[in-house]
Amino acid sequence: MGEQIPALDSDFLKKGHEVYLRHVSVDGVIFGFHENELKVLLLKWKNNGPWCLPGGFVRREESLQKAATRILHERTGLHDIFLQQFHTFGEPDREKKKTQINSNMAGSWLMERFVTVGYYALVEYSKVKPAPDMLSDECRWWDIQSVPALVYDHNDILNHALAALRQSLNDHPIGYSLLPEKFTMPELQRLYETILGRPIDRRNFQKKMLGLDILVRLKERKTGGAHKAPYLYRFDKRKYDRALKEGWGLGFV
Amino acid sequence: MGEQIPALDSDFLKKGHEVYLRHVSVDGVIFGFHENELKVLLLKWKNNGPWCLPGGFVRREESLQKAATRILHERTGLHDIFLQQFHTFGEPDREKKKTQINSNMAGSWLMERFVTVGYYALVEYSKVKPAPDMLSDECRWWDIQSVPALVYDHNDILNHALAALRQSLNDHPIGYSLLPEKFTMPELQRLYETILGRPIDRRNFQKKMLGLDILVRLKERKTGGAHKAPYLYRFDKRKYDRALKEGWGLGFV
DNA sequence: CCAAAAGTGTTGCCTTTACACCCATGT
DNA sequence: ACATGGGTGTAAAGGCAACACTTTTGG
Repeated sequence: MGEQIPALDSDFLKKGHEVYLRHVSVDGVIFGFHENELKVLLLKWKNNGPWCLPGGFVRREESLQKAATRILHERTGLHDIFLQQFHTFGEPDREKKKTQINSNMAGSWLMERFVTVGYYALVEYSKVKPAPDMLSDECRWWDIQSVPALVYDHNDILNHALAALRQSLNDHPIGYSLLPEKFTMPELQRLYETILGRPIDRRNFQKKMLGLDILVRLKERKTGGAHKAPYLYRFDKRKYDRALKEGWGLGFV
Repeated sequence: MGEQIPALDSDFLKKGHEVYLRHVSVDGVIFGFHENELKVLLLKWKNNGPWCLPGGFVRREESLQKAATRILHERTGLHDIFLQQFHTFGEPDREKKKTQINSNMAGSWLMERFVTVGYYALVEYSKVKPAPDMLSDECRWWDIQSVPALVYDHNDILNHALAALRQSLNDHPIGYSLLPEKFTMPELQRLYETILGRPIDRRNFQKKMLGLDILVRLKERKTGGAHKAPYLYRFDKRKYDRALKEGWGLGFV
């Protein structure tokens, strides 16, 4: 399935800079939504190292966007990921505690300073197959509320991504990327409430969402749950794309 | 006054990468406001080359923000510039028409691919002393409406900056950086109209601005002009800073 | 039959928009 | 005096927030 993940071998350490740009990296904040909680995908470095954001380097003939897409594909197995660049982090001491995993790394391009371009991604939780990279031996979802201390400035990057996500709630109907094809109105509402971190009135929310005229109510209802069965909805791709161009004023925030 | 501008000499071409990060540059879109027109500061490359945005490189121990500040200081003479990072441009072919100014450049780090971090700045037009850099022999303001074709993707960068500026009109009262200390309400309105590219109702604008409670009306009036003399205003720094923290809802756009 | 969740509609407030009148100044 | 631009207030409209009642379902 596409790319081969390079191994952290001597060749990569000594000649990586012939393949990748020096001093430039890409980090991704991958958001998912599951069981009414906003999740983020993290990696754990080998040898019981710290947790970190998935990231990687930019090939010499590759765009930043392509690099981010490639890296996130490698971690999630997904194509067609909704990606948004949000900030570039370039403090000279952002990696001050940079550690050598092995002796080969001394003097390597990898030990030099990196400026990292942050992208956030919105993915459908259930479709992701988390996969560690060459530097890590674990890859899994974390609840946004209980993210551990991350390496370098990665907590900072995560917080910036979250702020950018909140900001973009006004311009983009986030649900399209984060929810499964069919979903209920309460599920969509939980998503918004989770991202915004505050409750929203049930009835006003429904009115506003339906008012956008991008949702289709299906005949079916969600079965199995207790209490009254909610309707299922899906996005109307035609109307959704049209509205994307014209912008929409969903004045949350 | 501070930095010495390096000359485009053999030493810079051959050893610049020991001082600066490879593949990373910073470009600035410097906005000013004069005679009811939004202006942008551009440089013209030597030997009758194309116009471009002011930019430069990042020292190995310098943050992106510091680099942008340094570069913009060199072009404008200003300290304490309001700077905002807005996007990072990393298409591999963004500099496809890269030209060698002289034969020393062959194989130089300068001829390699650069990812550039875009910052926009808001400055007070009258305080700027435009100064060319080592690659250019002219530096002057251009009306935003009549910007010429720029080198590489610099028109693209400028357009992104303008979009980011419009966006931030809602969160930040731009006037503080772009206008002189004392200004009239019509002047402030022209600024908003120019950035938004559309007219605003005179009375509603005044109501909204005064409603923010960050302006102080002075006893003086603007003299010299024809017709009724408008009041002069200045920002109330105390209230301005307080409002900055809390955010304000000036629902333009 | 009761608790808990979902579906729907109405009201009032507040923000935004539209618009009219008077005042000051240079020609 | 008149044309042009500046200062102020008011009324209508539209969007948003607050809120109550009914329906469905499992226990």
